[in-house]
Amino acid sequence: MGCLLSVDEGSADAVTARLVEVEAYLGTDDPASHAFRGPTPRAQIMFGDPGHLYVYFSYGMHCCANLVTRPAGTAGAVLLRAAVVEQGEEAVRRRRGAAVGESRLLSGLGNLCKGLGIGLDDNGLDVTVSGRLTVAEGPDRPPLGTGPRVGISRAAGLALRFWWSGHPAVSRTKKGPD
DNA sequence: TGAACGATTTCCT
DNA sequence: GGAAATCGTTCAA
Repeated sequence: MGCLLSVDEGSADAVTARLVEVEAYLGTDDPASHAFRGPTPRAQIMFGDPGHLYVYFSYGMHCCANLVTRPAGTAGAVLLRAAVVEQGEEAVRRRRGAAVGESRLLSGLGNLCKGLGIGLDDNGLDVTVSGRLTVAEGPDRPPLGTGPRVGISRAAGLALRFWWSGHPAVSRTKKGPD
């Protein structure tokens, strides 16, 4: 949370964003995780080395980005739910549209991927090696809010969602407490 | 080989 | 507030 995400650094489409909302997915013990059924072809990324990008396609129109967080052999990932643009807003608007509110440019799983240009092609990317996408620690620790995850049907009661308390870019599927 | 579902977003009523 | 859009993955036969 609060980390700086950089895409295509150095190019004309370079974008730097700061994470304001994430969700944790535990793996084989978590019925809501894609890794719950074991290392299927799709989920095997999450069983691999940490620092890799796990991108999946959902509802026929959305790409969603995760970062693998646990050691090889143990599934676990963090779903990137929302971020705020720090640099390269122009490049984001080119993909999202000029009319999108600034706080919503990267607010939401699908929107975040769309705005950053992350697609299935980036699945399995090693964030620690590739220059396409890099992650750096943020300058400070934002105030954290926690609550139940959103949009899932199983294990919805677990408080595995974390957001930047009070930040306008935090997505609000329903009424969003906070 | 076929069918159902999903870690959502957007537009229309 | 509700429904549609749309395709890869997974489960069943």
